[in-house]
Amino acid sequence: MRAAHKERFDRMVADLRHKGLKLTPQRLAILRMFSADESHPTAQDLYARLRVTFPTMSFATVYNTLDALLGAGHVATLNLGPGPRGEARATRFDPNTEPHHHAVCDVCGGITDIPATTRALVASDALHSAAPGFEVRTVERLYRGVCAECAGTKGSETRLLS
Amino acid sequence: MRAAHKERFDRMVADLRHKGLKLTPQRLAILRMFSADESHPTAQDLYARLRVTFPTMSFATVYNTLDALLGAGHVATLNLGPGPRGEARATRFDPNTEPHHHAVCDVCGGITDIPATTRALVASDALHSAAPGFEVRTVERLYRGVCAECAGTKGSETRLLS
DNA sequence: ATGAGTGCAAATGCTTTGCATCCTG
DNA sequence: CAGGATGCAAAGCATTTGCACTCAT
Repeated sequence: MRAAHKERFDRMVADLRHKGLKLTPQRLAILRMFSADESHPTAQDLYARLRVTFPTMSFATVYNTLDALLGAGHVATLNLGPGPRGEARATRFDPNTEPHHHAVCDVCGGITDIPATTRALVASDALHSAAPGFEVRTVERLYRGVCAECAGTKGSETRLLS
Repeated sequence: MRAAHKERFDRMVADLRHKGLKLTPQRLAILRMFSADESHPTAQDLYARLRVTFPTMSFATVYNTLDALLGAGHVATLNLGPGPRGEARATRFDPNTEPHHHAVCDVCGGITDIPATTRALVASDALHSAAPGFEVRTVERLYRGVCAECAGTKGSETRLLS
């Protein structure tokens, strides 16, 4: 699975084309950048970075394209509330559509993907007793804590941690 | 555990007083309404409802009070992205501070609390192998699907479901 | 009395929308 | 060459903030 982002890009392009959506230069630039981005960027993040090499890029186009990808199932969205230090409340976009969960570091704010194992199925079983009749479609899990890098940092601002 | 909301209210009042915060009529009204609310309301929801019996209530006061409760550990927040039908992206507040998860209905948007006590739930939260060194502090789980009521509704708008 | 809390309105930040123009298919 | 896509700016929400005033302690 080397260069997963390259495969992603190709898959997105092929599928959008197949669905009759137009492949404008703007969209290709967005797809190229987004498909390779593991940082769970916000729409504004992408816009800012795209603007560097594509000065006429507009919010509308970024949102519009992300929306198209969303409809086509090539993006997952992630909403974390304001963290410990009020970082960001904007929606984050994730090009990884494999079932997975997220681990958010309370110190640096970094987000790590956690592949979903078969254990998730066990979890949905347990739900039956708690909410009888609820038909589970998806399970999202959010781990909050301290990432390996920040846990290792003994000095500096690690003490932000309550 | 009858009238859990009454206990909650008393606990909140006692604790805020203990922490030296002022118990204004506004705050008491907010606490009274919020502590009994199982619907995971947004700040705006609370504001709108409070306004009926307390016409001078302002956003600032509602947010300010929720913030105080948050700092005192009497509230949990919940951020769902825009659902299937773009309902709401606002932060939701939950007076239930027992460890629990949430089940969101894709049809009616209803949110149900799921106690996190079951052993299966706890067991499935391990992630050591996936993110080595990550120090987990909390785990939030979000189930999406269809609630019992909506699953039973054969006619009407149930077909909204993709 | 005194400073935390309140209320209003203006400001901020993210996202959406209206609409004239452009360009892919 | 037709309709989807773009770009700009203005509009929409949720939330925050500034500041004079009020009231719980």
